[in-house]
Amino acid sequence: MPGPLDQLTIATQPSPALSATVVPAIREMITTGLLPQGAHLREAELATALGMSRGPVREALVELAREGLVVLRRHRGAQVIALTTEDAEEVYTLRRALERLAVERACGRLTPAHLAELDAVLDRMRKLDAGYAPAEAVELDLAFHDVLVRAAGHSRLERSWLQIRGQIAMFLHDRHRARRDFHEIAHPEHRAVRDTVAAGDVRAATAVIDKHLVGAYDRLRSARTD
Amino acid sequence: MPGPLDQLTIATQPSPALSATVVPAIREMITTGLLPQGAHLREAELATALGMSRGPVREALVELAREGLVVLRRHRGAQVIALTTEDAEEVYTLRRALERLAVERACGRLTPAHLAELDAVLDRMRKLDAGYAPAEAVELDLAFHDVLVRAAGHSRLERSWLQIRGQIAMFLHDRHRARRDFHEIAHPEHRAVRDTVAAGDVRAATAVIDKHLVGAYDRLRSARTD
DNA sequence: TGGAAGTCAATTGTTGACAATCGACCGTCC
DNA sequence: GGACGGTCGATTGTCAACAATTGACTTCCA
Repeated sequence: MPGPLDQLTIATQPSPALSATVVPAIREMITTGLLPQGAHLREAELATALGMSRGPVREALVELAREGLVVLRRHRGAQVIALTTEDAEEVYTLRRALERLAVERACGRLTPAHLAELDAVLDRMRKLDAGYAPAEAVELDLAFHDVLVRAAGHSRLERSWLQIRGQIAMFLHDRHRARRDFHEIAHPEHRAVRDTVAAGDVRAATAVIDKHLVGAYDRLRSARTD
Repeated sequence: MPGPLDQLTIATQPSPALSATVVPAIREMITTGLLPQGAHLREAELATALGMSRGPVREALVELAREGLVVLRRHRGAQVIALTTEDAEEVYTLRRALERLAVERACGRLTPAHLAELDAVLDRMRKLDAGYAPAEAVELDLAFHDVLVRAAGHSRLERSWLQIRGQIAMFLHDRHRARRDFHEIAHPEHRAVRDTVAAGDVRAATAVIDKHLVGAYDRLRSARTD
């Protein structure tokens, strides 16, 4: 039975692990490009900067390595991954496989709450104009697909998604800096996905998400110079 | 240019991290059922048993949590995952998505060395009789699929595969203890996969792997009692 | 006797110090 | 002059002690 104390969930949520508070901070510095690709991350340096010991920092770096944002080499420390065109190919082929499964399952499980979330994101996409900030485009794009993955009700799928999500963010940031057409594409493309999933048509939905991701990969590739 | 010194790669491989040596040991104790599902793993206990401090043990537990073999709860430590029927559904739907991608790519990349590996495993499968040990069945089964994944030449796919591989091993162990028909099924089923992949027929290969995995999931479900 | 608050032991989270390893630099020898 | 070998500083890997949190037990009171 809901009561006024339900509002306290955040306050009562016990102090999260220190490493858990660090991961988002470093992650964003990497995905936004503030920490350039190939940059060397020294444990002691980060620890003093963040006001903690090396232990939690070390755990955070392991987590970021798991997400593919840094590479860890024994006795040589961590450095921000330098993404190549082959990496883009790997990430997007895996992404296609995962999101097809996500959409397939979401078709029968999409709740009104999920639909409302999708529509809220779509609404913000519709309002974008040519002067949009790259960071906002990345955020909206990923937020949409986050909902799809969550709606699939598949914890392992969600974890696999998180394992490439950060890398996708890096690619998208580069893409939006090089090519600014998201305000024209975002709304109609994602709207088509929303509609077919909401209609519960598995066959159509998987076809649409597939087409969307192939297109997204093509746009990403054409924006790359190497 | 290959020379005689190439044989020394193993010898020159520097001492691996302590946690890396611990992970396989605990992993096998879990997948074989030596450590029962739900068992509590205490860091200090493991550390003294393994003759090291809690640091590496802690890292090892994080890795095992990543593989889905233990669950980590803050201030409550690690315990061996208690797999449910819903978990089986999650693992096998994700597995299908991953292996379809693996086979799709393997079709155009299978080297003679990969083929030889597959045939070696198939040969051992053919020689199985009704008295096979469950552990051997699990090993052969996974070894076959390991080659497929490796042949895909996709490092991120490989990592995703390792993320569910241990859980698959747990399910298979249970299945082989409850139902012993692997010696009749293993060789023909996997042989069909090998042949279509070797032929390079993407469409046929994905269909065959799909059928194989659906069948494997059905057999696994029928062997479960809960 | 039942429920709630307080206490305590067990266990994990964090820290700072020490040991091991790596890559770069530098001098030497052929 | 180029390659080999040794030394050194910087950085990570490991350890043991300390702090914080949890869940169970005990105690208290209505």
